[in-house]
Amino acid sequence: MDNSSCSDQYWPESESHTSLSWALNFQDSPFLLPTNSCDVTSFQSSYFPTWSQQFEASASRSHSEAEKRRRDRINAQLSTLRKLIPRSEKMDKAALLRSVVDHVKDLKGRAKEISNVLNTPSDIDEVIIEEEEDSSNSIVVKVSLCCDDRPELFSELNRGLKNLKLTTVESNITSLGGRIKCIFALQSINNSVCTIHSLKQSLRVLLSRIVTSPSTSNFRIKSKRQRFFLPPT
Amino acid sequence: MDNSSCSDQYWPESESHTSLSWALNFQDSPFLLPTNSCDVTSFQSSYFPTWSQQFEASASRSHSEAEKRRRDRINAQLSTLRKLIPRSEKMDKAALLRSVVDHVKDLKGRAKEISNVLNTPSDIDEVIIEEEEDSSNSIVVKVSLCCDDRPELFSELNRGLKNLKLTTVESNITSLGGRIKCIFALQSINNSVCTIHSLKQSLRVLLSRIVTSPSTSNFRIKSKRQRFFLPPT
DNA sequence: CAGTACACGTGAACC
DNA sequence: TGGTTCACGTGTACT
Repeated sequence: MDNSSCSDQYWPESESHTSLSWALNFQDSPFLLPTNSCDVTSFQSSYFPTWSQQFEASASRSHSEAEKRRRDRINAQLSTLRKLIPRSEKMDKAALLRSVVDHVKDLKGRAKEISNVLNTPSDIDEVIIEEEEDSSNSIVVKVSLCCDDRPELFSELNRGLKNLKLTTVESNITSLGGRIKCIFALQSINNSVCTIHSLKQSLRVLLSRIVTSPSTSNFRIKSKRQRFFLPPT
Repeated sequence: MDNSSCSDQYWPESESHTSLSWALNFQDSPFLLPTNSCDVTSFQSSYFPTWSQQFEASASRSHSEAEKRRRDRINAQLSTLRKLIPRSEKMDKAALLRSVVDHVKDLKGRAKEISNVLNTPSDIDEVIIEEEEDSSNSIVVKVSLCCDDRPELFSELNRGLKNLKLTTVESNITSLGGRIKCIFALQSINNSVCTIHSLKQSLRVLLSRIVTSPSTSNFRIKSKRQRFFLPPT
């Protein structure tokens, strides 16, 4: 379902677990242990070669190694979090995570504060064709769209609006975090051929295509950041 | 140094570790174990009462209990993080933390994008008295201050400016996340008594006092969110 | 019965 | 010397 959970870029070599360290570790084990002390370096090869071979192939070894990899994966993320959170160098794991929680809450709150005031793009693709006004015999349509940002978006938009014989009399464009929100007031150049209804329909087709079409450039690939704004669940 | 790291509000009762569960756990231990099976519920009291009492008072018990508390503290923070990050219900710990890293990076990036465009308040207290312009015989001073937001700030500011015989001809105020940034253009009402130099000095005293003085209301106590914007290290 | 993920108790290190 | 944190290998459950 979500195999990205295993694709962490950080994979440290677990070079610390030599056969020696394993042998040392198993000295604590209550079984198979000779009571007389012996040279640890030659312990495995000279005293218990068969046991060593058995252990090399045992499930216990792979189990503990897998567990070490798991721990390393978690700790790697924790240390990158530590770099992101200021003044967290000396915190223990619980305090660090608590600080991360505070940070995320704070940042989310700020983003919400801003989006309450500004026309910040949300994570939901959106096309709104809101109202039409008559100003001195010409048709004016107010339009709002929100989608992923991409370099060729405006050329597509301009080409489409040109085809519909529309000119923009007012625009408010906000691009943020790879998302873009555009609000336009569009005026029909010659209000001869098309009715308001057909104009709005054509506009809806155009804008829906622009909003849903993927980028033809490699722009989106470069921006792999996860979106923050989400539909209220 | 940082005893807040131990003051997590989440303290689950470790009710799972009864004496029974401990006895059960020690059945796996290779020592002290009778080969014949016995009633587990009466195992502790009838067979090994002295060992049980020893164990109750041993350092090993408090050690493992402390370790359990530590694990619980970490896992509590992880589960609150899970609530903050969407679509993270089925992720394992490493994937969750990776998602948190992405989120924090994304949110920080957004905040930076916004602060590049807007006059967002930073985390550094700041008083700037920038330049003075002459417009038709009166003195105009441009002023910028950034500090913690609090309800009584503007009344203090207005009172101080009134005392200096200054009126605001232009203002740009941005409040975000408990911080506030104000940019004023101030005009001297009667440019008779004071020179530009003494006016600027009086202004600096006034604004520095306002920036550094703590809130007299309980406003700051309620807003305990950690600041996000920080001085570049 | 592979592989994976989590909780557990323990040894070691640091105050 | 207890208290606390971390890494470790293991038991266990799920797939």
